[in-house]
Amino acid sequence: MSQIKTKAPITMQELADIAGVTRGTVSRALSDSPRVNEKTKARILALAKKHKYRVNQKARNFRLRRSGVVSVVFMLDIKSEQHMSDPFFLEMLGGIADCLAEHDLDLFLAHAPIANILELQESRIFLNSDGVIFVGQGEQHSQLNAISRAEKPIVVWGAPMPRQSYCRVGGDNITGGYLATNHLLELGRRRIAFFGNVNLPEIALRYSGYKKALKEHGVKPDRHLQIEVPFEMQHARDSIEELLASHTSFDAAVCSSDVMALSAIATINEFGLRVPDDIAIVGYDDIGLARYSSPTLTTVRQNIRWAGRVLVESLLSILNGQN
Amino acid sequence: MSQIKTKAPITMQELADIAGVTRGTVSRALSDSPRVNEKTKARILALAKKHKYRVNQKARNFRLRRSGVVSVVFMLDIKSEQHMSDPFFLEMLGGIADCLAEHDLDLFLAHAPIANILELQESRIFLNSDGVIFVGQGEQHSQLNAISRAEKPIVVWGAPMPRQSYCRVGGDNITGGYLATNHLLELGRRRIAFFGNVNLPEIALRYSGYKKALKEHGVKPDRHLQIEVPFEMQHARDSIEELLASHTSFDAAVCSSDVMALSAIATINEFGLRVPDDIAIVGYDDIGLARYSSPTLTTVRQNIRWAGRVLVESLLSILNGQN
DNA sequence: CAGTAAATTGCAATCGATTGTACTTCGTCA
DNA sequence: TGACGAAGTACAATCGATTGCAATTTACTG
Repeated sequence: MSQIKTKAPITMQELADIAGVTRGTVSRALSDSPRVNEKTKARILALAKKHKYRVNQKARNFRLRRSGVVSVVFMLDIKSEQHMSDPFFLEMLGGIADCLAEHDLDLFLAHAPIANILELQESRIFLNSDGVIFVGQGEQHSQLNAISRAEKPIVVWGAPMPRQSYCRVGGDNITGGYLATNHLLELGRRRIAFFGNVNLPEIALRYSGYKKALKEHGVKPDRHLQIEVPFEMQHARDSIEELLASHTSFDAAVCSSDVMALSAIATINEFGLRVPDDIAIVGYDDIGLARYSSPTLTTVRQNIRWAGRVLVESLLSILNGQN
Repeated sequence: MSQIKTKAPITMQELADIAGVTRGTVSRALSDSPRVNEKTKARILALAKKHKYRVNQKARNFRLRRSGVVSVVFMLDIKSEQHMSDPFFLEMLGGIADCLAEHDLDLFLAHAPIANILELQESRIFLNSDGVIFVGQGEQHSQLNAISRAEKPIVVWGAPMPRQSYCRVGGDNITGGYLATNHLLELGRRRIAFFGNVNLPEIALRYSGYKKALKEHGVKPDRHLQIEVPFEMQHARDSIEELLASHTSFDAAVCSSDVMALSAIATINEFGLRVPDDIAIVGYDDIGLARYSSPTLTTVRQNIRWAGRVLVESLLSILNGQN
């Protein structure tokens, strides 16, 4: 068997030997310290490139007493059948992962649904990482507050909440809900449903934007048109099918996600009604998938990948601030 | 602000001091070495529990010159619009992640589509991990062979191939395709379509199982009934819609995945035909979602989570063998 | 009871980096 | 010319564990 040689990566000591200096000097040269002569610095950098030297991050992190890992927790709402396969989460994850990689950080993903996030503090999610990103608040705002008082930095994607002591990043959900509803109102719709669980902070804000738009057009919000449609495709279809079968009359719907909107469109079509002729639908997030659907889904744009990057940058600024 | 104290985790040296022994003895006691007296061993274990000692895996891995990380690469077929959001991949990932966690290993996920896996050897996917799990072979069988000759252990989920030098784990795709087709034949169907890209090794095997079943029933396989339907839901629907519009006559279809099957059912319904009355559908994988659909999807069961565990265990046995 | 083997435990090197401190050159100025 | 400060390097401790080898204690054997 032609065993390809284990190209054992070159170590800093070896590079130092080649350059005829000590580890310390190489280390300083690579981190561009002013304490090392410009000429030797250039020489070392050239040798490093030539020998394809790459610093051993594991050893580095060990010395610096950090893990080089950032944990990500998706606050999936179990009641709403929210699942990680939702493109919203995957795009967010993609943005986070890209940005972390650029900073030479690793990503640790919580992959079990979390009933009470306080328990995380004893788990690898917290113990093994330098910081934690929560995507969504679920219904655990107060727990997030508690956790943020501990030593480990966290950032949260979600809605602003009263007495919030954690670092938050999020879109403008009120305006989002308002815009979506307004769009439908301008199409002449008046019986506009709202699909989503308003116990979730972000959804609640969109709902208030929805009500605001309705009121501005002199339409009284109808409680029966606020339906707790789950996020997951199949469950969403079931829920909407039930709604249609109940003969509740409505001519439009604001959805809490694009997957939900696509489910609505499919279900309505199957039911023999036309979209948007009979019922107009607006989604939320603008996932890539939305652009492929026919006809193209109308949706409220959130740049999710970019949001992921912002989350990472926010966390890093906290981490560096603590240094 | 009530700053909760940074409960700096106790170190092995500190535990040793408490126990009145040295680090070495503690280390041996915790790894159940026969070289330490049973009584002291018990005492140390008790103290460890009492003080909630947890070994610093980062330091441990550093000393043992390994990373404690296993990389996972999903070989998404771009032409087939295969995407990580497919429940097949997510369930597989779940199984892998669970099993790795039980072994105190971290998971590193390749999240960009990989055109040529040989390039991975220069990336963190390889450099930063103790081993790599490939889910699927794509069309890169020979590259996998090449990679397997290098030093880093890999295992691959997929089909057996000629001159295969890498460790492979996989289901029995020939039998799977055979069973699915046979089921449809026994329902009396004769014009049975096959949906999927037969350039993918696993799909090719199922296709041969499909042909075998047909021949046994005296049905001649029709090339026009082998359709390269993409994996992704929306693209699959487009593809199947096109097929239906072309008035190609068929009364059943064997699908390459459950998502594909669910897409087929939805599209057929929208087209005004009935499932299974007009066209019967069989899926593949038995993802959780399949059980929720109505009527329940007929599918070929692959225990995906379990498969993920097998992949991990296989990789670990290679890793341990190399020691 | 001396002597040796076995059972335990301590000692110290090691993994690959970072960084504070000490030391060696210089150049400069009085 | 001798002293002094700055610049540039070398030295060595350190992060938290593992493990071969040395040292000590205990147990047996003749």
